[in-house]
Amino acid sequence: MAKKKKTFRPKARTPKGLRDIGASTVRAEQMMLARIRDVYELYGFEPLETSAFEYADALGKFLPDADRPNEGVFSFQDDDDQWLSLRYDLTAPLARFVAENYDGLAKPYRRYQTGPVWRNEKPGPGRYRQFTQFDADTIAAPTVAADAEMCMMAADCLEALGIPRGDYVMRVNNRKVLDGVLETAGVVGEGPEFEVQHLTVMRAIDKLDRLGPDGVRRLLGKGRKDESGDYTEGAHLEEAQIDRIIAFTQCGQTDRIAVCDAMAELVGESEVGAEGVAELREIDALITACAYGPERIAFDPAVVRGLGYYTGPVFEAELTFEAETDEGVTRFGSVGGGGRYDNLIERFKGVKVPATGFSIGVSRLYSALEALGKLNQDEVIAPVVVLVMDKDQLPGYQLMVRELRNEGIRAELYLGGSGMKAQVKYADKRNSPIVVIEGGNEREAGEVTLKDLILGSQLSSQIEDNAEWRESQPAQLAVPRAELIKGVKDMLARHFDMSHVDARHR
RNA sequence: GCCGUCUUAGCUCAGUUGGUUAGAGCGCUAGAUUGUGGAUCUAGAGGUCCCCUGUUCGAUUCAGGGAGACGGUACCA
Repeated sequence: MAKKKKTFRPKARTPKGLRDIGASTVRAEQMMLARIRDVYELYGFEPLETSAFEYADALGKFLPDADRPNEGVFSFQDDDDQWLSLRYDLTAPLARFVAENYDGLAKPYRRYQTGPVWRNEKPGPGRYRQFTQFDADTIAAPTVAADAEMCMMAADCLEALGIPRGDYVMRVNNRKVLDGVLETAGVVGEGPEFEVQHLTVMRAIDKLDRLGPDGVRRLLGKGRKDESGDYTEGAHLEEAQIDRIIAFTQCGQTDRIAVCDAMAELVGESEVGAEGVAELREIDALITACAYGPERIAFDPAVVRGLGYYTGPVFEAELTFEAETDEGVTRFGSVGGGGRYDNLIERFKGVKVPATGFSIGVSRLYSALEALGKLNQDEVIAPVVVLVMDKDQLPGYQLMVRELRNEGIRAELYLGGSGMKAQVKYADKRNSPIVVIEGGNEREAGEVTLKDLILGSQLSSQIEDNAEWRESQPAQLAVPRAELIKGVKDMLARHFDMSHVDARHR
């Protein structure tokens, strides 16, 4: 077949795992970020912004993943051959910043930061290769008071966003307790082999909610084969060890003190274990004093968190309600998490700098709020559109736009090249409340015509005959040119509460 | 990473047992109406039939490889 000669055209498409975000979502998301920021500010945190990419060695790798050591991060080489990487979270850049500016910072240093991060992974539903996090961290704070505060602040954030008490819970655990249990269970050792086993155990526990105790049991033992035939290598523990770990993960309950008691029992003689339990008791005392009950902050031994660098308390913000989405009923699960990382800055400084932090997964939380109906998306009134009836009258039209803008009314001149019908259609599509019409007839009479598109749209459901509909010119009003502003304001006031527009200009 | 399904217009999808010019609905642009949103009628734009290689006189169709999308699983600092 003879093909037509074609000029090459690139395919317009978004890269895998990336997406565009439309106007109403951007607005709603920014409102959400503002509310979170207000809570962080209230707690005394200061804003910080760092760049999107860093020297690769400064970001470091905190995940000893034997299989794929270099995956997950987007990297490229500078013209001096040094490797740069896009940040994959906001904590690693913070560690670099603190190390670089250590002496000048008031310590404890408390900062918050939001922005996109990038991970080079297979995208999935609700999982992208670029996503936004909103972090707060306290650096050089050795006591668990800092951790307790993180948990309370996270709870406050969720409530500030309109999530009712009872629909979320902060689940808290301590890595030290976990280590203690492993110690008494006899899962001990040193070197990379032990690291891998340790990691496997953590990952297994992390899957408890999805696979249940039996699945976790298999992962702790020989291994597990899933329905698609994929086999996951296990940790090869003995039955008695597995029993002890499973018992530990199951000892969660409502009363925080009772959880601590159960943990103390399972930790036995282990020193780190005892230390971990003591820390949890201290956290309990702090949050109890502030009246955060277990329905808001609970102790749960099944919380593990991805591991990388955590050394003490770890926490996870979980949404517990179910919601109808396109895919049916879903639980949103974890929308954020964090914990204590005492040796992250040590990489740079050579001295231990204790720190703790919390990170909110913005997109995930956003979809949850959307499902809850907590986002009022269309608060912004679309612009008034001034139509171009006669091209030689542009300065006059532009002046009308200027006058409207001076009054704080969103307005724009029609900047396209099409006829009147297309212009009204455009305004309609933009959700514009009003179009301003000044053709020859109006000009002669010293008037402008205002067309109320919202009212017109309501009337249009009763249209029978097109010609008649046009002649009747529904929802239109001619006002003297000098009263353009007043006319527009009155018309807007039919549909909107205009107090905030006026207030801005007083 | 592994397993499975899929990929034709902006969207949802037909279709070609391998054959000239690949279709529909919706959407889009414009006209009917100097100058009015819906409906109607008319016209128009828009396609490397995912990419590469092979088989063939001829491939959107068949074969091999690749990419991408979706679902499951693994990973998730």
